[in-house]
Amino acid sequence: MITDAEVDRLFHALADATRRDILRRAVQGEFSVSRLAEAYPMSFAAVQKHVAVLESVGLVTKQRRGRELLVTSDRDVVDRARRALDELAEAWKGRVQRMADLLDEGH
Amino acid sequence: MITDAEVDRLFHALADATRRDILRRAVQGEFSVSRLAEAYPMSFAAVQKHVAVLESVGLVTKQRRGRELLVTSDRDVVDRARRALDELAEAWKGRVQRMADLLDEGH
DNA sequence: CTAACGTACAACCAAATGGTTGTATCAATC
DNA sequence: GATTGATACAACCATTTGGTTGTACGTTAG
Repeated sequence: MITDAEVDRLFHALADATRRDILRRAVQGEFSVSRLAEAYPMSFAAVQKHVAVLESVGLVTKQRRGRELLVTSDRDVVDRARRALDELAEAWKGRVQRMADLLDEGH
Repeated sequence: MITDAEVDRLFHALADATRRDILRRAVQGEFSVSRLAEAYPMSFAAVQKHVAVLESVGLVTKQRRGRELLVTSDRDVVDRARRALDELAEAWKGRVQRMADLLDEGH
């Protein structure tokens, strides 16, 4: 069973655009942390922390190759997750629309 | 189009067990904020803030009835979202399992 | 009209978040 | 074995978060 605290941490991990982008890249291939760090306008340590958050909830794993640590993610699993999230986004968009409609009715 | 910032806020809204519980109740029926507040071991103002977070991302709306404000949510939309999230949870659980396996292999 | 209920909102606080820089470690290369 | 590249980790800082209490505002019931 997944505990509430775990769901908290999962959603929290996904509630950051940089982390979602790292996850996207990790699904498409294997990148060292320093390679990933080049892609974002922040320090290496900051990216390292983001990777750690993703790793702590199991969305990403690290594997040693030479002196690099490759960040990777299971394509099947995350693809399913991505599709689920797309659905969520769609549902949410609909909700916002209904809200806007309600606000208009007020006038 | 949904912006990154909006997705950030959506996930953040869902990354709290109390807020998810409020959302669940709001899907099942209409509850005034004070009625909701009775259900949690925290102050009325704290629950008020949680509702405000859900409202700000459109997961919940408020409607006046008498002197109460009823918190409600669109059942269809949130049902779809819930199903999407269940899928995500399943996918995530699988991911964690694979991680555990990898850790075991290490020994 | 006034008392009581439901809500809003501000001020405040402790803890967590997201970022920084600096130092240490560890593996490969020369 | 010394140097270099990749990573880890700690200390620090500003901001946000989740909680508190207190006060003010609407709305309804007597």
